[in-house]
Amino acid sequence: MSSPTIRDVAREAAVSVASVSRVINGHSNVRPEMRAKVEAAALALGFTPHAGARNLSLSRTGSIGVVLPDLHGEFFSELVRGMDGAASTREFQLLLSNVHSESSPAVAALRTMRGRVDGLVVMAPHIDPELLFAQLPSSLPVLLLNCGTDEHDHAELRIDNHAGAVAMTEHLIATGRRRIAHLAGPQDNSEARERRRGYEDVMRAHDLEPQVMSGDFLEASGTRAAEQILATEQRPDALFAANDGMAIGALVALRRGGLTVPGDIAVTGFDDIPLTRLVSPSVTTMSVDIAALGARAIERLCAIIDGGEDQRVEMASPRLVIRETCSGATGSAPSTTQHVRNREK
Amino acid sequence: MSSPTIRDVAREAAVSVASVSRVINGHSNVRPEMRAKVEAAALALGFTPHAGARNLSLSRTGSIGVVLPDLHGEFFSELVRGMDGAASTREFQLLLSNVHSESSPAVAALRTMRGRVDGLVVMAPHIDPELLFAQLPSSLPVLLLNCGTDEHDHAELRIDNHAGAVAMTEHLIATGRRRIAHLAGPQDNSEARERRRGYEDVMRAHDLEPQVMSGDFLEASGTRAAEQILATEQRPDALFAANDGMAIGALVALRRGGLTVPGDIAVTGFDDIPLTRLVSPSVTTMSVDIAALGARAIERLCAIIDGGEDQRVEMASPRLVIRETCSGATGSAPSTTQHVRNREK
DNA sequence: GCATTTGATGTAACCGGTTACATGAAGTCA
DNA sequence: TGACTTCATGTAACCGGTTACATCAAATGC
Repeated sequence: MSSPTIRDVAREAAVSVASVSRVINGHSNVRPEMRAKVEAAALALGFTPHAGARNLSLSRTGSIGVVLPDLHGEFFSELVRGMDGAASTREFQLLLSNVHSESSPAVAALRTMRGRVDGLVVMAPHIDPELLFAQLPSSLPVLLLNCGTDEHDHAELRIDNHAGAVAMTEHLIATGRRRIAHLAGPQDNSEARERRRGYEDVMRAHDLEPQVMSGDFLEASGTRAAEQILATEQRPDALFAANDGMAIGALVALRRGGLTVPGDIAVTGFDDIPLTRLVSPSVTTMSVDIAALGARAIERLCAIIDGGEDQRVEMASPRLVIRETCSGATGSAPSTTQHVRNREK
Repeated sequence: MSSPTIRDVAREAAVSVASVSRVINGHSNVRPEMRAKVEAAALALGFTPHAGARNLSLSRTGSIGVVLPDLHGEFFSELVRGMDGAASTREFQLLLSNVHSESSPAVAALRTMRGRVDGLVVMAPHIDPELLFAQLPSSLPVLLLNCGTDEHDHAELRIDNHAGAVAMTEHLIATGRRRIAHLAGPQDNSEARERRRGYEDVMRAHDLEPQVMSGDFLEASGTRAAEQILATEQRPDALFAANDGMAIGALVALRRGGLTVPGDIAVTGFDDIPLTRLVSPSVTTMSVDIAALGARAIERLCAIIDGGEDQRVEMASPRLVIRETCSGATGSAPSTTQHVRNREK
């Protein structure tokens, strides 16, 4: 029925549990005949060490908790892929934990992580950091991924959203756009706020008037923004959406409404999701190497777990990827995207 | 330094550890003043129960191991999303474990799962089932997701790949296609083999000659297949790719090569990843509700963990979703996709 | 040949919880 | 008032490993 324990193996081999443990863990100070006896017994009983028990006595679990908001699609899979790669190199496994809402029970669930993981990567741009830290067992190493805190004493890895938005806005201005609108993300999302701030800073620096439209990071809000734009007489000549999903939603709707992109209006996004290169025209965006970001998060967390003190905030700079939705100078390489255009209705 | 234990709390509150345990776990047989005393002490010390220790004594971990091959993109994220939803409803967490290769160390890593998880969902279409079972601790509940075993005594959940491929091939024939090529997945992948077998069975039944091209499930191999097709004089009039990624790769490359889809050639896929409806023309495919599949896997595994014996093989039938890449009769509902067409070069 | 070192093996405590059972105080009933 | 029940609380064993330390036999030094 239940699995044999180390004591069963010891009895079978007529030796002590300590010897069994030594053989199982490959210690050197065991005589060959002892090793053979124990291995035979273990094989005969089909013994597999109980990881939980081992964790308890070693006080090391070999797993890392990954706390993520509700993520979808490629962003999620790339992030996890990067993390998993870095973790398995270091013989760690990932324990996934979605924090759907800001509700207390969800955040309280973080407390159950003590003794279950050796460290935590927390990505929670939608959760109040104070609330978060209050719940975290203080002795647990934590690496924050992209949270919007500025005052904190935790290690942090952040996408430089402000710098990215600055680069994008500067690019649009450099290529002759002036009436640049920004389709912002949710207001309670710190990343969205940073992107908006970058945009506004550049606009003001150039004495241009910021024009912010509100969105929620979903494609549908891009569509709504486009409809709004189509209804305006003094149209913007560029729309910088706070993420690619909204940019694509807007792109499709603007063209359906009869505008040409980038002729009448440039459309740009943020994140560089794979879809940006598959739609037509392909979307200019800020690229973040998501897998590398995830890997780096694990890497730093492991360093902290191993005792290296590391309280720095590290920034990952996104890179401008120029594609077809803005009329700027062509990027280094010609686009490999299919060319299609709106069907006249 | 290290976190306080239940004994520290007991000492602080001047009560026994049993009482602390009862209060922490909300047992009813404690007097209010006891409860208050213990809660005050726990709060004062910042006590968080050690999950590992609790798991050991309860012999229940509250986590489920998810063993996956190298998955990419939407398939992975949808699957995990479905699993996570079902798991968190039942208060389980997911422990991710990628099995990259068939190498023994990778499979041996499964043994470390004993005592770390309460059950395992194993998706390993590329691994010899014999090898797999030999490594699995026998007392651990396991649910196989889409493995190619036919003889087994484990619970299993499988996509009916053969039936799906049959339906797709029949559909292409019914809409007038005759020179139907199949772009197969990796040969060591049992799902890929089933799909190919379904295709071949139908072709033979209709006295048509099967034409199988080899691929590896990645978008790039779709591109390669398209180049091959473009170079042939007697071109196929339909390409049925074994998954959507390859179908999209082929679609883009075929059109770049000057063919019209579905005019010159129909292109169909398998899986119904979200991207299929976003590209233009949208891709006809076999739809598997991936998130629902993941959720169902967890659901069944939990039933097994809870003691319900369940050794059945359950099949999930994919559904034909007709979109724009094949000229068949329009599907039941009109497509909601943007309408675009190839730009004449 | 006897004292001392060396090294394999065994005993038992420990990791941090849970809980069966023992204990003893308070409440019930005759 | 004494016997019996009820119920909160404490003691200690247990989950299944690891490992410090004790033990003892063999090898070494003189």
